[in-house]
Amino acid sequence: MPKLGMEPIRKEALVKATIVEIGRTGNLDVTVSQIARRAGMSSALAHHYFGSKEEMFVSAMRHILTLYGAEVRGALATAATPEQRVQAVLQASFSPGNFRREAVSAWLNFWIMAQTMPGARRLLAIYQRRLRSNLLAGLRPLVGARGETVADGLSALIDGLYLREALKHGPPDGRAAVSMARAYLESALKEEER
Amino acid sequence: MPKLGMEPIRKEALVKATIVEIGRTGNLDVTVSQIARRAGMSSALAHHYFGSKEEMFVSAMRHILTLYGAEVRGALATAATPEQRVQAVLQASFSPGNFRREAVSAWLNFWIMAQTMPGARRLLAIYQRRLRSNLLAGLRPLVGARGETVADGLSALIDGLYLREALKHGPPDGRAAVSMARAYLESALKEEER
DNA sequence: GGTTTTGTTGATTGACGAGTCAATAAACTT
DNA sequence: AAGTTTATTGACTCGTCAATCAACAAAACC
Repeated sequence: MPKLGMEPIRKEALVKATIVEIGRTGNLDVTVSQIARRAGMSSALAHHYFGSKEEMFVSAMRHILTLYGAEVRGALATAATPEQRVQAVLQASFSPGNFRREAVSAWLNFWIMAQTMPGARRLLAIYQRRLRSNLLAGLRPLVGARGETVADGLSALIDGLYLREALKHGPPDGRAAVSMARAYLESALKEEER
Repeated sequence: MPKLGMEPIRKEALVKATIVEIGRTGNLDVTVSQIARRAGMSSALAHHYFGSKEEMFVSAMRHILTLYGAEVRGALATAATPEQRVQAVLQASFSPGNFRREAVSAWLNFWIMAQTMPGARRLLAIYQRRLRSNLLAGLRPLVGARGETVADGLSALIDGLYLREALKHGPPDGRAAVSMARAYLESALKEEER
């Protein structure tokens, strides 16, 4: 009894299943059959909706980035001052959801994919541009033209802190990462006043 | 005509071949046969010297870390002041060799491995401790007890800057990474004088 | 009512791969 | 010279997997 309009439903299920499976194994050694089984369908159907496994991976990462983007926008919505804008980006970046096993594995493997898969590389560039511009919107009122440099440094620090917290033994501490990044920011701000 | 004492020679060849192959594919989808062929021997021999492919991967990463460690020590040898010690670590971390494709792939996949492979996780912990203590040795004379925090931040910034430069489109710019990290350091130092 | 579109899968293809093993051969030991 | 250790590989086992295809079913279209 084939119901029509299944495509978006199936695709979403596959994307979520892909993320779960990558989180389970920690790497991209995930078979289409595993993904399809977890999504409740045959592997042939998975191949029907996504042309290849690679497309599943890229779509999975796009989904992660969509969630992250929504989180950032949500946090930005309540930000009134430039400082609060930057703070909002930091909090969204180090939210508990981003430290779930699935999210961590997705990010680490995303970097691997970005080396060789054009689709993943494009996605990464988009993420980096958005992060930079979100930071810049808050930073420019605070440090003017130096905002560019500070945004680059803060971007890198965010990635580095994330990596460390994610790979640390024991539960990651997003709050510690936020305050570390804030310390960087405040140093940069004081720098402003000569 | 089996010459004796081949073990270290074969192992070294396999380790180097592993690194090259990981750099070539960008990921861990590398077969033992590919590695063995590049190292000029049969896959059976590779299995003979390393029990499993996983051990080859971990040994390959150990080799990368050994090279990096030597580079750091070499740079530290000529450092006379605390500032120079920190600067030495930065320069070694962002040296051109660390941005070769093989090194980049090795690092990215190392992080993947660290999630699930105990051997890799141990290695990563060793690297992080060494980096921290090398930084701390230079930082403590400069900022005293605050050195711990600065070292943690600088460590994360180093990883983050490395990641960005490595995944950037176009040739990585180690010098830019060094000066970005230096800026962080100098901000932190000025912080000291209230 | 027949045709097209959409959903779905079992079966198959055509490969590849990690790890084992038996066998060969040279060197070293006693 | 007989026995042991080290080096080496071809062949094999047992398993996997991405992608395709033919075929079936139901809804929509005309």
